[in-house]
Amino acid sequence: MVLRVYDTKSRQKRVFKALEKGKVGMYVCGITPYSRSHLGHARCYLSFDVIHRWLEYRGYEVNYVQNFTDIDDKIIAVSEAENMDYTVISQRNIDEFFEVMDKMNILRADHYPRVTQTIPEIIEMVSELEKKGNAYSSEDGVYFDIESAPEKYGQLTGQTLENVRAGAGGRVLGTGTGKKNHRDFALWKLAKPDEPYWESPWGKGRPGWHIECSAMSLKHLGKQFDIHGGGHDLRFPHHEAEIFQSECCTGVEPVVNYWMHNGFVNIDGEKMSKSLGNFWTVSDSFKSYSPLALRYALLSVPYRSPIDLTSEFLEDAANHHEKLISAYVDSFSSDVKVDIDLKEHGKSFENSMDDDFNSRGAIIEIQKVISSNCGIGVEDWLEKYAGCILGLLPPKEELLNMVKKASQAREDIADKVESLLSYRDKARENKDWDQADKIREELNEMGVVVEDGEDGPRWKIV
RNA sequence: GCACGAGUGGCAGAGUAGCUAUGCAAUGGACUGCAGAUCCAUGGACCCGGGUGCAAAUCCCGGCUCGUGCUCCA
Repeated sequence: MVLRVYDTKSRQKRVFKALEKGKVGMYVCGITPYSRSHLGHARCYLSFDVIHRWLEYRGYEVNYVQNFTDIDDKIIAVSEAENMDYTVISQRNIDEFFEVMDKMNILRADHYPRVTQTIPEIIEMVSELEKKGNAYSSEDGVYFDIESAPEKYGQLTGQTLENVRAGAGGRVLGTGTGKKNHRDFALWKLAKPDEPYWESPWGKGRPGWHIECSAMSLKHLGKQFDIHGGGHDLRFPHHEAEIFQSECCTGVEPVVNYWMHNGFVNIDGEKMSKSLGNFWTVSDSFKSYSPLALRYALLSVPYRSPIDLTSEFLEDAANHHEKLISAYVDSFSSDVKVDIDLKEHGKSFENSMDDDFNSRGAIIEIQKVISSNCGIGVEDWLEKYAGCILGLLPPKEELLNMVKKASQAREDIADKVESLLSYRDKARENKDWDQADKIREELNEMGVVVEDGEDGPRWKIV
């Protein structure tokens, strides 16, 4: 089966074909580090992490670029509110971003360019656009002139020039006073007093919101590249703006071969938002769920569909993840022949992933494999599919350590447990069920679970 | 209002006309004193209304609902 990828622009799954054989250039819009990372960020970078891993599994050499928009209005607002330099704010949130994403086993991209380190390239790009007649400067900045390339409008969202109403909802008023047309967007914003700034041909200022991604993708991936990703909300205006900027600047089109957008995160059926009070940062979520259980939950739904996180859904995922781990541990010491066809399940897993990276279908195959007898071959199978590709397994050494600690803990209380169990056995022989259950309850309180089997009771520590 | 997407069993999710999708959960049974684990089995769906067809979740028309975007947003 061949890899098929859903492309937002053509609105269909297309067979994936790299521009350069065996190589993939992938750019994913990164965060604006003005606050801590939330579950929406986690889903986005997790989705592209799995896409990244799958492309590599399929033999592509992936050049993965993810930016930080480390200067922007909101960062400035936070820095003013906290009376700290904006660089402190953005660095703090970038550090936090890496911390939580690392915990979720999200592999690092190859490059993490920052706006503040790409200013010369941005200025160059804006100048070029101005030179080509796609941009004009006005009293408060430089703007992209939509009228200079109207045919490019609406490529990702189907919006027409007429339909984008001026000041929708009355919220645009008061910004961008120098625009000729309300659809134009800022390439360079002149600094107000006390705002951070860089020198430019148009005066002291900073880049507009969209231009940084065009400049950084051009710098790292060239005039044309394979995949551009981001959250669903970025299609318009952000990604459409990028198409204008990049294609008008370089004259090469299309700038991007496959536009990929991940779906949103809802909480209990509602959009996650600060105003609804159901806003979860990633680190908040870690208080209730382990990073890998959260990863399991988020991968349980294909990346394009919206995901509704309810406590039932998350609990399920946490249980499944726990089962996965214990099946993996069980497989370490197994010497019996496995009772399922691992090859078949591997094939189904791969078919799912080839179908627009359907991690849901892939997880179903994992569930099938872990409900087998976990015989010979399962360990390798899980390491490959659940571990390397979906990133759901902790390192083996860590688990072995845990097993070792657990067996140590078991030894420490073994005598006591065994003697209690022998009392229980006697009680059971006498059919004194009350007494037997009482002892079992006592063991439970010690954290020991007793399970009666054909060859007597077995116990384990939970 | 306009644009884009979506509506399948408790949840997730395949499926572009005929054949049990599947996974988890649920229910029943077996095994257990009970519980757990395990095994076996089972039920249950295609937003609504029309139309075309021998046959429609699947095609056509109309409607409804939801999400997202049009404004900073992953």
